[in-house]
Amino acid sequence: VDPQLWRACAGAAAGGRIPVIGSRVFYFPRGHAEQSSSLPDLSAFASLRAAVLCRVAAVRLLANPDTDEVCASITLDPRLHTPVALAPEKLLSASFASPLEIADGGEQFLSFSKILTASDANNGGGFSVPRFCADSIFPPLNFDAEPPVQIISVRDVHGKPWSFRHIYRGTPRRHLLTTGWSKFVNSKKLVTGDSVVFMKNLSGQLFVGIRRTSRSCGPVHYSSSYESPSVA
Amino acid sequence: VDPQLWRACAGAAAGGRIPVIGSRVFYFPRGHAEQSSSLPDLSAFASLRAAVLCRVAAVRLLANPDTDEVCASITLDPRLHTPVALAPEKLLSASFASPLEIADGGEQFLSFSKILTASDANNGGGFSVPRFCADSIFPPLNFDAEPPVQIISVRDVHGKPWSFRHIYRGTPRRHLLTTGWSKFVNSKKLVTGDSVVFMKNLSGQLFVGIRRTSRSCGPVHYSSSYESPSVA
DNA sequence: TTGTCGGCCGATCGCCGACAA
DNA sequence: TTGTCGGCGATCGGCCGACAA
Repeated sequence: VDPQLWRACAGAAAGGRIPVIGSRVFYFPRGHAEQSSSLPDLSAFASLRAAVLCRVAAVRLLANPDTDEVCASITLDPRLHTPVALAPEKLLSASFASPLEIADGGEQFLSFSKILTASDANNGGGFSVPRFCADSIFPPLNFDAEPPVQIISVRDVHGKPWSFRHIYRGTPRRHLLTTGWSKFVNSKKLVTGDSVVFMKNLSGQLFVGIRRTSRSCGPVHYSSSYESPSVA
Repeated sequence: VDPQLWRACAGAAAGGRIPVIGSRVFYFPRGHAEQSSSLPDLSAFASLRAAVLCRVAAVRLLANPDTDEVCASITLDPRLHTPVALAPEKLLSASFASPLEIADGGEQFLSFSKILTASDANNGGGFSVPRFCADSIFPPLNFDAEPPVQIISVRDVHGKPWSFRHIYRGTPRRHLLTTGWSKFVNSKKLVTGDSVVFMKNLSGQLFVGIRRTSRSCGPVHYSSSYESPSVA
């Protein structure tokens, strides 16, 4: 995934930071077990200390293909004083949920995020593009045309392309995304209160990311008994 | 999940059988590692034999809430000669994909499965009910009415209720499921070639299950690089 | 007996300017 | 500047019998 888009989705303003490879961090087995929904069986490691000083061996930025939820896989090596050669069976792997921020050099880029209003998320409508976003992120419209309109091509965190019809119309005039927008909303299952992030890199390529409101997006659970019957 | 419906979904005619609790089976660590997509790290168990004789400690029938894929979680205890008290950290857990068949006593029930035709899976239409299914599984219609029609209530493997309009019409007459059917097809993401299973237990309660064609339904994968861009 | 098709009708989608906050 | 609304036209979903395999 694109690191910049990943950061924009994770929330650039958030306090947490992704550790740099080679840095030293503490791993808390008990905390990991408590947060993990697929309860790792740590009983065999009962002798473990509460905190284990580890070296960050690898960092992978990931995105869930269904929910676009971003997370980071951070591989920890508990053998602080050994050389760099890593034996996989000695590594512990942990996943942390967003928001987190990657600490890399970072090329310059522009991003703009907006919390979806009812009209934005509503199936009947398009997306009201705030003036700043249209002016600074999207390619300029030809205002000689009537109405000014263009097709915007973007890619999401998986590299999947999306296209939106960007039009400047109405009285008073305003920027709107129409054709293609509802398909995006439905596909991503966006609701009022979720955020959408538009990004432009130095090459002018456009990207789109999403950030969801608190809805849980945990791993798949298997049902072993009858569950709350919702009427079909 | 209902054991009978689970069996019907897994394929009652398949050769495999779910072992009974207490029976003894061989566990093949290498085969497990090969089939598992989330590669278990067995390097710490390098000293294990190729096959380990185990006692079946527990069997759980499960169904994926997203895909309705059925599988069985079989807990194995490698300590054949110890008493029944089980220490969790000594157990190995394995999942097997369908088709499998549960070997329980089994109350009598009737089931009927049909491979979906293009017309069945097509959004535009309903479901052509084969004569045998309508006669032997569904409640009898009132053939004095014109047309004979009723609402069928069923539950899926999760216990979730669905309802279908069952009508006997057309020239020549045939049984069809109309209202409610396409919602079921879309929700379950059924396609031509998938199978649907209708079941009736002795109480007359109806159940519905599905069995998918070869499409992979493995666990969720996280994308770490740009993937095949399909046009939005 | 049942799979597919075209017809047809109603519901929904989605684009629009009008307003007002 | 931008969120929401009512309008409306086009598209699609979905029920139907006809027909043939």
